[in-house]
Amino acid sequence: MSTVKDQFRDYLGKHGLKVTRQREIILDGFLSSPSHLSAEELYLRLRKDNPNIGYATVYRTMKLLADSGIASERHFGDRQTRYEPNTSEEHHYHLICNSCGKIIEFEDSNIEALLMKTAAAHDFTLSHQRLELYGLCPDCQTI
Amino acid sequence: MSTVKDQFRDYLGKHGLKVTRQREIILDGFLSSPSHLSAEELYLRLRKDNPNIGYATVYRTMKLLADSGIASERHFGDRQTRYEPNTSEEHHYHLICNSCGKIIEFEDSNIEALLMKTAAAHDFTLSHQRLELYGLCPDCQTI
DNA sequence: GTAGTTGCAAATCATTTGCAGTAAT
DNA sequence: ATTACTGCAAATGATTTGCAACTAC
Repeated sequence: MSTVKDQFRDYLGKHGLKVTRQREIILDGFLSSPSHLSAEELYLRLRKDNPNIGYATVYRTMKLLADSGIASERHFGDRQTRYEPNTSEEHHYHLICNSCGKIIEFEDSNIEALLMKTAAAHDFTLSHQRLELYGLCPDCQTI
Repeated sequence: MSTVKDQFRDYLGKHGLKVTRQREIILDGFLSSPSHLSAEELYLRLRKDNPNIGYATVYRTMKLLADSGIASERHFGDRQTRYEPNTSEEHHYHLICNSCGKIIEFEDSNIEALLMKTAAAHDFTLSHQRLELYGLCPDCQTI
């Protein structure tokens, strides 16, 4: 079985890039953190155990993770780029609370089927998709 | 009948803000340009006829247009914020070509109904939604 | 040993803001 | 008159890059 770490090592090898201590630390940190962290947030988390790790290295490595297909870059309302692990092949979507910022992931095969059909109707070869629903979560709705 | 220009004047008046020559020029320019322009692109267009208009004024005015409900801010792959006019109440979605950058808008009441239902299932009060399908447009698909 | 990598600081890019002069109310 | 607005230049915040020292191969 191939773990995500193997997948990354493999990608690095195939591209003449090196497996370094920092890259492994960053990948580990990314995988064991909540989803949708920004590079800066991940950097701050990693700092705790690895005070010597560099800001730029985190940015560079997150780009590598995105290139290797392990992570996806996302932009929600704010200015920062956020990363989420790529879950096998199931697409998922997001509900985002305008008030508390909570991000809820969900999947829906009906939606997925409909989007596929839509892309096909426009002769588009689909690579990826983004669906975000913004509103107020149950907790933030005043009565 | 209320035009978009009236809507903007109205918004300004109600908020103790002033109707200025620059704001009218920027609104006109925005309305007569292709959709999905960034503030910078709009600024460059406006410059041609109004060499004295300021960069910051365009940014500030685009924010006003967004606040007044005339325009919406959007983020596609790149770093810039893009603006599109708000078309009455029909929601629309985007197909974006990874190769040539073309942006195609479409509407789909089936998708819309499904999204409403999904939000309701999570007890979310929906405010707005984003759906983007990325891929290759017919022209960019190599055979 | 060679080529890629790191960490720092400086650079960049989009956007925002302070301020003195100007214009709308 | 008063208060908001403009345009410039300088500031900011996120991200990128140049470079000399370092580390994986």
